[in-house]
Formats: sequence, structure tokens, C-alpha cells
Amino acid sequence: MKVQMSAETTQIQKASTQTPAERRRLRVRDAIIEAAERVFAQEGPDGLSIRRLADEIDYSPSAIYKYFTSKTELVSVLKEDFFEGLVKKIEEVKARPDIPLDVCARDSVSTYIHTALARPYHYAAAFSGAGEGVTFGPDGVALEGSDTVEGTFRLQAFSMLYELVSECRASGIFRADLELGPAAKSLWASMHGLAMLMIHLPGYGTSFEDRDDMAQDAFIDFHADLVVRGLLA
Amino acid sequence: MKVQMSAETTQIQKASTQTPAERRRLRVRDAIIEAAERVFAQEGPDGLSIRRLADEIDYSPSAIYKYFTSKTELVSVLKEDFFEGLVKKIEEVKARPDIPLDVCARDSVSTYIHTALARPYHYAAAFSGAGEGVTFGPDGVALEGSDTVEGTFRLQAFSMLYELVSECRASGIFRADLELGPAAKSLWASMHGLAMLMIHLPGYGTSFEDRDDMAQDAFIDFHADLVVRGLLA
DNA sequence: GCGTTTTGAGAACGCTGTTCACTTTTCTAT
DNA sequence: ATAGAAAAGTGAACAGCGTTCTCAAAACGC
Repeated sequence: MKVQMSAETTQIQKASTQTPAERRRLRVRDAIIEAAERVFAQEGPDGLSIRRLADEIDYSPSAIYKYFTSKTELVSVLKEDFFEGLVKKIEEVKARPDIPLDVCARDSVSTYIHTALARPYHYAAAFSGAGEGVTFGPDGVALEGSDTVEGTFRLQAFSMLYELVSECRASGIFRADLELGPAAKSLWASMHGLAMLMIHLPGYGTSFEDRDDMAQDAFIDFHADLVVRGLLA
Repeated sequence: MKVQMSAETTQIQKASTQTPAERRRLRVRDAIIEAAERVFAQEGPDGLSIRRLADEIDYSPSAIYKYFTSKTELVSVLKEDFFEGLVKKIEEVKARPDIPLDVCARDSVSTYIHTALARPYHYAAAFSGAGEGVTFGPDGVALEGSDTVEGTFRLQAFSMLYELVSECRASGIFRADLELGPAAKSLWASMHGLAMLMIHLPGYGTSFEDRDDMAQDAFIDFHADLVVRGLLA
């Protein structure tokens, strides 16, 4: 069983090789992250300030900079942890035995969206550049800034999607002429779009003109079906 | 011919009924908006500060508050103007004669995305709550804040989409059992998703594993086709 | 125990949105 | 035309932000 390094496990290495100093340092660092996670999950980026955080853990604001070089770095840890959970959730769906591939695809989409909705601030921040500085060139294309750590889990999430599409095409339920890269990115865009809209527009998944009793979950399933349908053979 | 009130036309009413005072006031107000638009389009929300704006138009920062109650309100004017242009662009697509309905649908999607990409900061800000304070309840659903002016053009954009889906279903190219509300919202989500991803992830529309020569425009068309395909009969 | 490194505190810098008291200009009504 | 009211504009200030600096205290290796 291969041990997988992650944003969490990197800082919890084999306990026996830890000196007391390292242990103390990690404890403070985790306290910071824990407080940040708690505040950020409930009040979002606006509620999360270094001074507020310092207050919560009874340290001075400047002390936090001994553990994180910037607020951006701290927030990106939160985001990475979130994406780690997201990837795990989808892997659980993919690991489920005896379900047809098309059901797996639909479930992956709806699971993705549900997970995003469970921690809306995290998901939105990961893509709206809240916390990090994403700038745009004159052509309207984003210029990469701190895309170093940010991208790792996002990349892993995408490659999972890529594999899913690949398997679906190989098994014949998706069109044979599908280009895998574009198809996976298109699929991701559709998932991402609903997640973002439901996060930012109150009640987006409910109250339609012609059918106002549809629940949010039902609408997510509806969307997942529609999105997958476009890829079917 | 019915005159349509908009964020721009409201402040440019019949010139004869304008007193010199109103004209002066409007000129200053427009100067503020013009400067804000220019700075925001190029440098985004981080570059737009009240003091910076005051500098650019040679006024004091507090003077701006005689014209806008808050920075949020000012930014929402920019957003509304942007959405006005977006709606107009899509209406042009819909007004194009002698093109099949399914082509119209695909073109609407790609036009939407292209327009979003043309002013990435505007589009992103309209949905990522940058500038306004969108808060989330414990259920992960956004609580409405200043959704008063914000929603008008967004609503208009959506109702256009709704009509499009309705026409497509009526003409038989979309499935007859499609529920219009959910279908339109699903479609919007897919458009929105690609726009957001391309805005926030550098080079999302290019460089694929299996085909790295696909241009950004081609990928947008690819996505538009895939999205519409899910709705076809 | 001593020197070095690490950890924490506190003040300060420069920035932000916003408000308040105040002056100056402009409009309105006599 | 002029007195009074209303609007426009200013400058200082408040409270908050991320961040950095200097410096003291604690923990470390030897």
C-alpha cells in the first residue's frame, strides 16, 4: 500500500522521528489552520483576517507569519485540504463496484457538485481568486501567479475526470470520436458551472417557472444527466 | 417603438428636460463611472480603490460618496452595464435571420462565453461576489444581499435563454419532455462554467493531452456543441 | 552554562472603505 | 438683487486590513 503524500500528511510524519520542538511547532501550526478553517467555513474570506485569527488562538498577529509567509499561503492550505476531500469523495464513487459506468459518470458529477456546495466558501475561493491574486492580460486570459501548490489537487481532480471519460469511451457508452482532453474539460466546465451558480445565486436549484417543487438535489441529478447525455454514443 | 430603460439610459433622459445642474451632476457621475470602468477592466477589483478613482478624476475621495452610496453600488453599475452589453450581443445572435434554431442555440452559447472572456473581471465579479457581500447560510445556500439592481440584467439574460430553449423544444429539435426551467438553468450553468474556468485557469481552452493544437475558439465551439447535444431530441 | 537559533510580542507603515464636520458653490424664492 | 436653503466638495479622522520591523524571551545544540 503506497502512502500518499498530501497537504495534511506532509506535516504529520512518523511520530517517532519528531522532536519535541517539531511537535510543538506542528501543534501551533495546526491550531492556526483549525481556527482558519472554522472561521473561513462559516464566514468566508471577509471574516478571515490575520488579527482575528491571532485573537482566536491567543497569539499576536505577527506570530502567524512565523508559520505562513502570507495570508494567501494559509488560505491555499485550506483550499488544498478541501480539494483533497473532494478527490477522495469522487474516488469513493469510482471505487463502488457493480454499478454501470454511465451511472458512475452521473454520480461523479452530482457528487462533485454536492461536495462543492457543502463548503461553498472553499470552492468559490479556489476559483474566484479570493485570497490569491489572479491577474488578466489584455487578451482576457489569466496570468499564472501562485499556481504552484494550488494546482496540484485541482490537477488530480481533473485527471480523475479524464480517466472516467476515457473509460466511458473505451467501454462504448460514450461516442467513439470523442477527444478525451476537450471532452473532460467540457464536462468539468459544466459541473463547475452549476456548482458556482448554486453557490452564488440563492435558490438557483429551486423554484422554476413551470415546476417550482423540484428540490435542489433533483435538479443536480437533472443537470448531471443532461451533461452526460451530451457525451453518449 | 417602446423606449427601454437601462442602466445607461436612465441617466441620459431627454436632454431638453435637463437643467444645467442635472447636466453637471451627470457629467461628474459619468466621469466617475468612466474612470472606474477603465481601471476595473484593466486591473480588476484590486486595482479599483476610491482614492485611486478620486485621483484620476481630480476629486477628493469623499466626493465620490455624493454620487454613490458605496463602492459596492459603483461596481454594481459596472456589472449592470456589462450585462446590458451581453444581453444585446445575444439578442443580435437571436435576431439573425435564416439560421437554423440549433445553430442559433450553439452560437448563443459561444457568444455568451466570448463576451464573458472579453471583460473577464466584470464577468467574474458579477458571480464571485467581488465588490458585494454575498454570505452563505449553514446549508451552503447564499443569502441574498444587494440582489436588487444586480439581478435585473441577469434575469433578463436568463429569460432570453429560457425563450431560446422553449423555441427549440417547440420546433422539435429539443426533446419534447424537457422541462423548460430546469433545462434553461442547466444550460446556463454549463455556459457559465466554461466562462469561469477559462477566466480563472490560464490556458484552460488550450493545450490538451491528446490534442494541443486546438485553439481556444475551437474549444468553445466544441463545448457549445456538447452542451446543446444533451438537449437534442 | 554559553552562544545561537527559534518563537513570540508590539509598534508601526501604508493601504482600504467610509463618515463627519465644515466650507464653498449653486439654486430657489422673495 | 439678495437672503436662505440645498447641494457639492474638501480634509481629517476612524477602524480595519496585510505585512514588516525591532526587540525580548524562550528553547536549542554543544
